[in-house]
Amino acid sequence: MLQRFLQQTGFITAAQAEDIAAHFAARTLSRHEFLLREGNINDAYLFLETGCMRAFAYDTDGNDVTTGFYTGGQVVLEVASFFNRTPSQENIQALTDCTGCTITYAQLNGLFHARPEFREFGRAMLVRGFANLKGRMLEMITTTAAERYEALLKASPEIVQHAPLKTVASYLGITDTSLSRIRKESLRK
Amino acid sequence: MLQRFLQQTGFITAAQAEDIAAHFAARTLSRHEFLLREGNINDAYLFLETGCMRAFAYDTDGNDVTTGFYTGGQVVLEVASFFNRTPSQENIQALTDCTGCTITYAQLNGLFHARPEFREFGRAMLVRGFANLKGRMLEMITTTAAERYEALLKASPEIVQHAPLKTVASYLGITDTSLSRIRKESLRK
DNA sequence: AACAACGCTTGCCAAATGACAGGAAATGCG
DNA sequence: CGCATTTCCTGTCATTTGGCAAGCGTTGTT
Repeated sequence: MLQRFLQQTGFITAAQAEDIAAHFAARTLSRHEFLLREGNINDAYLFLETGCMRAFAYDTDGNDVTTGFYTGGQVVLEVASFFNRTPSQENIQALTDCTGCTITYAQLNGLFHARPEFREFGRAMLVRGFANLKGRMLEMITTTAAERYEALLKASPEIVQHAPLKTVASYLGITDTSLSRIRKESLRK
Repeated sequence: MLQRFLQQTGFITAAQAEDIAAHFAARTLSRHEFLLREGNINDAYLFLETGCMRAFAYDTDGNDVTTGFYTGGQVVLEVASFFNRTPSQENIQALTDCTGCTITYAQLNGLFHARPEFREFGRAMLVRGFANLKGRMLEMITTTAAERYEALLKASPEIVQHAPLKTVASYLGITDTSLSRIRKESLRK
């Protein structure tokens, strides 16, 4: 699964993918387990195979705010902490039992150095993440909370299924009360 | 100014910066002039020296939505279009007369290839942009419109000064009516 | 089994925001 | 200069959302 993922951008051949994938180590997480805790440096680049996870931060009042959800086939990491080697302001936690494989910063950087095609891949992933975030921002500005909920439900039903309502609500930028009402309304149809 | 910018991450020495800067070409834009139009491929990596600019997209109802503001000392480009060589969904336009210097995708890529330290710099810029966008998203979720306005006013007063109120409002995720009222309230203090 | 913690819903009311429309001031252009 | 356009403010009213609190079922723990 990781090898197919590496090949998707077209920068990496099947043989190269196999070679690169060999540097990853299998990793499992139990439900509620943290991959990264606030204040630590994110040293694990995780390719998630099964299960789902979330990233969250605390606002100034101490409420936790979900900043991202992840499902199988995605890369899970806090970009700034990982690449700048700085303490993370975010936490990353498993919403369900998870499986995947990881590689450390040092190993990844070694591969980037040795293999230009993998470096290209890494850049493409960064650019993709950037574009996704921009899309989410535009969605946040231009659509209603109900529309955002419907979109999330359509794009990642497993998230809505496994994450507590409160968690989903903070991701959508609303309170759990509002999401509960939105859900009720969408049932009426 | 560009040279100082290149040195700020610590990856690039003064001599290297001078060398790299020599590949950029001076560029000016008149007020209202477009650097990039929707549907075109963003081929110009612009380092903005003076003036301010904005990026915007259209929502499904045809309203324009400001997705970003830029001021002197910042790099201006649409990341996904530039790096993926795909048509942009965004427009980038000068809010005031601007000066800066540009480099094309081909040239930039050539430099990335030839100079590992500049490649590192490029990655650091991407990571920084990513982190900024994440911060803005968190701000959008956790703060009120009035607080976001105050923050923008503090961080980039020249933007608020030069951009029409409607443009600033869409950036903040509210209507021009609301921003007008927020402004009125903040004057009362 | 008993209890606490969590997760979700709901009612009530207040605050924030949007939609729409009108009008004044500033700006741009022929 | 004079006209059209843009920009901004404001009033009214509807809608959305939040804050708060109560209730209740589920889950987890001892």
